[in-house]
Amino acid sequence: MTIYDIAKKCNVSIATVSRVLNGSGRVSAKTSEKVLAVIKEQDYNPNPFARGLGLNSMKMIGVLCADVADTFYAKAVSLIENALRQKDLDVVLCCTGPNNGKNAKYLRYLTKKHVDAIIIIGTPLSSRSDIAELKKISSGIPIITINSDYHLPSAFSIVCDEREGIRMIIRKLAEKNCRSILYLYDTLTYSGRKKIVGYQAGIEELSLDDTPALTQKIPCTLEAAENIVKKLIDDNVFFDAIVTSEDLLAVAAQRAALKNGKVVPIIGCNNSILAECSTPALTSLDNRLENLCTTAVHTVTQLISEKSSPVPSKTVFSAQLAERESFVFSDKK
Amino acid sequence: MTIYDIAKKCNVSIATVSRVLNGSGRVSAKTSEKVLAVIKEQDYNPNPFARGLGLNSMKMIGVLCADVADTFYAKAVSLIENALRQKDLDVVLCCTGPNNGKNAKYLRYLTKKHVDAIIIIGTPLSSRSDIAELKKISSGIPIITINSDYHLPSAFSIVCDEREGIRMIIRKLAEKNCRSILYLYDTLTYSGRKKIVGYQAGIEELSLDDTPALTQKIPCTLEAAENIVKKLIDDNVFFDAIVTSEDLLAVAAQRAALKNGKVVPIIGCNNSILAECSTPALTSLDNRLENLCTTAVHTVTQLISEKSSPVPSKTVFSAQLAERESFVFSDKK
DNA sequence: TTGTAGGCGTTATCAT
DNA sequence: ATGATAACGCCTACAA
Repeated sequence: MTIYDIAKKCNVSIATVSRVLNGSGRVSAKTSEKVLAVIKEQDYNPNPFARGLGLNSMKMIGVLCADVADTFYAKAVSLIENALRQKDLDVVLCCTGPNNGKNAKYLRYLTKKHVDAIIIIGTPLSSRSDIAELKKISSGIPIITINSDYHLPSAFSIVCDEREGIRMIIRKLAEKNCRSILYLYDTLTYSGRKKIVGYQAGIEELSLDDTPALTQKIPCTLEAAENIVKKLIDDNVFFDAIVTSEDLLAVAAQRAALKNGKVVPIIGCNNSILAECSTPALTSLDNRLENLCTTAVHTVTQLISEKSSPVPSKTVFSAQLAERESFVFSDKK
Repeated sequence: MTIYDIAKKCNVSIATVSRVLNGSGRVSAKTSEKVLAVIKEQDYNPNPFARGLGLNSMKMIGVLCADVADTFYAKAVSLIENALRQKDLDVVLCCTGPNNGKNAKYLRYLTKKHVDAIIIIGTPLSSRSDIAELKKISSGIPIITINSDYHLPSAFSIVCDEREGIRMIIRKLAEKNCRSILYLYDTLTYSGRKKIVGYQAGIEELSLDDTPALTQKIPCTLEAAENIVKKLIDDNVFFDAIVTSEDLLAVAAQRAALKNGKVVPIIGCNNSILAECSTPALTSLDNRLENLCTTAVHTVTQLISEKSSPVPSKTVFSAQLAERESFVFSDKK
């Protein structure tokens, strides 16, 4: 079933069918009606490849992230997919796996499919060569990054100010008389760096305990977080609050702390379902994923539409604290 | 940069370039070498739309599910995407949101993009009209379903036998002298029905307590599960174990039970990260998602390759129990 | 308002 | 081994 078949059945030319299909050009109500009827009757769909060939677009957006199985990326992809679909845009999903500095090929998978734009969530790219590839690509199609910043003149960056978010948390903890705040983190991605800088800034400005042992880099697993907290307690390293770069770490830290009879405020990051599922429920830094994603999609639609109003090359949202039980515990002794 | 440009630079015809590009037909080593060199030098990529038009395929697979933000679907999509990419297939992701009986349109979004096959995870479709649409589509392109069964002659179904899984759990609990097993579930999807049937079968075969109050249908939220458990305890409804259709419900049930001083074995379903994050860690029924997904992808690749060996229309895996702390509690009094 | 014809970039079938 | 050329199905000037 092609446009020719429809045209024949309607006794019109393919141009007319194409016009009613795209609402372009004037077509008499009568013919339009008839064509529409036949199209529906025949359940005709224009061939997307042919259309893509002519228009040089199939209205598909590449979405790149490390792994959708991760709750944070999953939420982001979900939000983005929904928003894009409302704009009649499809999502081609591409997961790189761990960032090993050799992820440029995933970028190429997307460009080979001629997507109209690429949204990158987090930091799946980092090596010099990966970023060189990204830069090259960004001259051809719009690149929108969420919570990372590759400093490309041609890319659009949308971030949450997690640095100030963590700093605010440190302040609030200090108000509750916490002075030895343990910080657990896993990676130094863009987001990861911002957070630790926020932590350090908070510690410094309030002259809190800056013992090196209070800053611990560990793998992002329950086991690692449990072990380190237990170890610190065993080693008599004093701390009166815990902040983590990921909810997952906070879950495990809380578990280990409680198991060892240590009741301190614990605060995670990302405000994910994990924070809610932990008992007591975890207070968590909300990085405004909804806002980041809707802004990203809005940016995409602006960039790929001809009559686009200018869009900012960088957008920043403030982080918010989602308070739950684990912070109520700050009435500790 | 088109195939014409490459041909010109090489002083050959586009046919020759096409041949070296696809490894079809004989080309002298010399020309092949030169063409390859120019292709690399020019960073040339064949236009996927043009190729799609000719081949009637762009090697894209549609993946349909209710919501990737859900940990179960997220894991599934992640596994599928990885496996498909290894086969040089791309994923077009499509999330329907809650199953309201009007999700056929999402199926159409995918077919409009001319995907080579559709993998459906769970039960995003259910109404008569949705399934009619699915049936129609299934005559045109391969449909592979994971953990659901639409009984379409032309579709391929891959499921986990959760019925027997739950039944086994009931048996194990009975061995530990549990006789009043509370079952919390949310929806009666294909998977949901199988599970409750397994529960009922177990209760019946062992003549356990079948009080209606021990089977509770609730929304899939932490709050709902907490409330119902608290209410049952307040109402003096006796139970000595809890089984839930989802890990999320088990998390909340465990929280409510412990809060009310009730220590009973609790077992969830899906063996998700939530089960691990709960404290104590939850024993959970593992529905073999890895196997389901790899089988789905294998089925897809078989179906879309011309020289395909026959594939079974239905594949069944057995469920497994992932034992954790919440089952250790079965040494209760 | 409608029709004609050229172009989009491949692949594949013929010749040569 | 290589080249010319016809599809593939659509969009869109340009003509009528």
